[in-house]
Amino acid sequence: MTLRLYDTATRTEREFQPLTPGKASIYLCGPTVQSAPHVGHLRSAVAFDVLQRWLERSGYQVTLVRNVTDIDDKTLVKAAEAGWEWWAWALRYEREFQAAYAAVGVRPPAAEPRATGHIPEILAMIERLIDNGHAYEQGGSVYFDVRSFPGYGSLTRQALDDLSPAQDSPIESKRDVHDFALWKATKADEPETASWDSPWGRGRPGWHIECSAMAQRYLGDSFDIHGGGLDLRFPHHENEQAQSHAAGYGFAKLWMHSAWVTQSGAKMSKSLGNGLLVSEVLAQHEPAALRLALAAVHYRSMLEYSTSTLDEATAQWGRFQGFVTRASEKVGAPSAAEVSAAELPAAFVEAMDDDLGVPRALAVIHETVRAGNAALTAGDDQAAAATLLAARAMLDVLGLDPAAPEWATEKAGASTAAMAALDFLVKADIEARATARADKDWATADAIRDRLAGAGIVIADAADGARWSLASEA
RNA sequence: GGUGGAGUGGCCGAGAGGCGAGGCAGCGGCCUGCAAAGCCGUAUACGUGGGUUCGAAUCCCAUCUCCACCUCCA
Repeated sequence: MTLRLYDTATRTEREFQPLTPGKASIYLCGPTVQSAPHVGHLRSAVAFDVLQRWLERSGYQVTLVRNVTDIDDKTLVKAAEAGWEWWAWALRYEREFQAAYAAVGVRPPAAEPRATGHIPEILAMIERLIDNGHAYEQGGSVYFDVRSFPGYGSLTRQALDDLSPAQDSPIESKRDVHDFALWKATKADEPETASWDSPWGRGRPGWHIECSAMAQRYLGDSFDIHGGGLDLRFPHHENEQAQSHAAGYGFAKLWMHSAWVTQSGAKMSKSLGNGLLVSEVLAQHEPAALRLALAAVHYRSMLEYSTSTLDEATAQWGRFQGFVTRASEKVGAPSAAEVSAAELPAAFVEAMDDDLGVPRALAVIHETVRAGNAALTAGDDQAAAATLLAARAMLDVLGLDPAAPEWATEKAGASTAAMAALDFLVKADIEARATARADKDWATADAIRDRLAGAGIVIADAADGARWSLASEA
């Protein structure tokens, strides 16, 4: 069985056949860094992080490029309102996005190009489009001529005459209302730093051209997969494709779009202002639980986010963590190399190969964990070791191996030294309680447990002695 | 108006013609001094109305409701 992915362009599942055997090139539309990241942004990032991990696990060498749109109308407006330089404003949020991605275990891309860092490439592509007869200059701005390109609308099956007019620039200056800006002439009220020299005078790039130019620069004329949120399909991706095709490039072979996060059925969105900020969520929940919640629903399905979403994910995460911890203590922890080399259960592979069927893959993990717990109870160390290895290998594909370094030290951000000191103190209480229990002095034993619980320390008795842990929730 | 998507048990969510994914919550049990964790068991589920079929949540027709894109949006 080989990997099949749903291609938005053809609306079919297609077998993944890379342009270069053994390699996979992916361009992912990253954030417009004009405000703080919300949960929805992370969903897209996690979905494509899982794609990358699965491709790598399947033997591909993956090059993933995720851009940063660091200049656009809103960035300029918001920065001006706040009295900031637009470039400082953009960088501030770029850092927030990076921190948010890292917090939920999204690995950094191979390249993270900024629009403003690729003005030469953008100008070159615009000139190429003008030379090809697919773009024209008008008053210092350059527009893409949609009527000149028969393939326009093919990605999203739009007929030009049925569309509402594009409104990214004054209609009267364009040949067709659907023409969109490749280059925007600078305006009087815009800062000098927000414009660059061009053959058509000072100006700045339009929204769509940066992706075409940067994809071409880093991934070449053609690449395997272009990804992004579902809402980017039109006009952004349609326009990107039109530009690149009109410029004579093969561009993306396959399009993948992740669905959004909804609340009470409605889309979470920057403009609606109903976005749950990542910073707010992570103040109350473990990052791994957030990642699990975001990954648990198939990437093309809406993810209904409610107050119980993170509670459920936390419970599941606790289950995974608990099993890995107990099993590792009993039979020893496999090395990272062993985990990444371990054979994956066939049902898991089948699910992942079927357009990244994470929900079904998670079901396999749960079944494995249940079998592992049963093996631990039965004292079957061999079975416990096998299930531990399989569970960690599968969780690793999802970026959720509890023993992986990114999740290891997250407990309340405590340092190893502080944890060791705490362990020393708690052990004394555990010993006192063990003595009380041996004397059947339940009142004293319970008092000790209650006192620790009040400090957020959970005691769990087991046949071979009590163990303690911090309560996972704030 | 154009394009696309969705309605599954208390909740979240897979599946896509025939053995009721999985999780969370609940209930019963085992274990435990009590708990926690774990394990076992536990559900007249597939928007509505027709139809096709030996058999439909899955196919066809009709219908209702919701959502999204066509402005910025992951």
